[in-house]
Amino acid sequence: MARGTAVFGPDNVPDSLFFLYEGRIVVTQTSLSGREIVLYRVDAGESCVLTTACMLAEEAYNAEGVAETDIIAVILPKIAFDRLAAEQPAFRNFVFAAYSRRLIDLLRVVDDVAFGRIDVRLAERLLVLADNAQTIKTTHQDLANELGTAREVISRMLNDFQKRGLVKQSRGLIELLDPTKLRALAKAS
Amino acid sequence: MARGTAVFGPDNVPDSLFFLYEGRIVVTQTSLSGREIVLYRVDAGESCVLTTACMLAEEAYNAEGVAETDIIAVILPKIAFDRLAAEQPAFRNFVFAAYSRRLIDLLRVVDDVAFGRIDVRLAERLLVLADNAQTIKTTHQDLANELGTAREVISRMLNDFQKRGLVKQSRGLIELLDPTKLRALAKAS
DNA sequence: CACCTTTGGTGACTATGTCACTGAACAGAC
DNA sequence: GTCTGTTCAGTGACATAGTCACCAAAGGTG
Repeated sequence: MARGTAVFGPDNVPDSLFFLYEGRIVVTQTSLSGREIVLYRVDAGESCVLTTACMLAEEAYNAEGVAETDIIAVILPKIAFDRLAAEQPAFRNFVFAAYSRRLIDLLRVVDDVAFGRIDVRLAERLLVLADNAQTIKTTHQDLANELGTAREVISRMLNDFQKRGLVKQSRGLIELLDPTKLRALAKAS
Repeated sequence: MARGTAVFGPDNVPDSLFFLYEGRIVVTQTSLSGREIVLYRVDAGESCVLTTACMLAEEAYNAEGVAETDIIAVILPKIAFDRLAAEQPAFRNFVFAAYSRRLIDLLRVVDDVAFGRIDVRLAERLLVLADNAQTIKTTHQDLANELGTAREVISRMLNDFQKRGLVKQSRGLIELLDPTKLRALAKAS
């Protein structure tokens, strides 16, 4: 699938297990008012169990998975899933581990959103997104969607960071001037 | 186990599956600053997979399960768990469904915390806790812990509700005067 | 009754989110 | 090139929520 494809969503409920062979999927949740938050990312070699969860629970949920890069994935029909789960201990462990991992991811999100400060969370994300590079190509809106907040909040926070000499902004681009201080801020989580 | 027992927690990591036969367990997460939020409840007939998740993921997490009533539970050692998962399709489905359910529960918590309003969430909880009765025996602090907010916030909100004729308060007790209006408020989620 | 603990109330302040704008930067049409 | 529409970012005013530092009232216990 090409980058940007909606892999699954409220209107697109699959009855199969999604095993990601190559690329990355980002799973987000959107509020009625349109605000968005990133729940977690699925990397190559992992499985996206939320589709399975939905399949089993048959409850409405408003999470959506979008291909963040071009992806190659194996779709495992429910029947094959059942047979593998029955016959292959390694497969079972893999699926249980996938579930566990997502649960832990969500615990982290709950903790961040319920108890975390925006400046700390923003600093964390900037460092992760930079991935040791010096600049990040992103918009304020995208960062807001990452953290589940509003664009205005990100704008103000980044201006604050800029005044403090932590970053330098241009349109669609953020330059990390002082990763050390950013790390110190992020660590205070 | 007696009511109030810590079933599992950061310092008490079990290597077994917890199957609840009778009673109820409440699973909460606590922030560094001491604020608390209820993640979900495990009812009789359900399994608490978070222990399993922890067991498999071997990551630190700060969730804690506490017996909300006296409970009777079956503890299934990992070996028995593996054998059942291998041999019993019904057991496998049960475990997968348990995981799915918790994932969905957590999606709801994320949505509430990230995008929901406190008055709406409080109204919802009051109605749930009342369970069609007219009075609730609880403290402001307990309600704050349910919703992951601060006691002061609950105090003010309940005063507001009282002024609007929705509830009547006395120490440790809340009387629902107008469940209909409360439902209308809650529905606006 | 005196004393302590639990529970709830409140003002002042900070942090975050919302609304309603504005302008600047870029892209394509002409 | 200039025009024009779109995307991106900045900002003031205000609303909501959380924090801090208290105080006061209710209830339990000796």
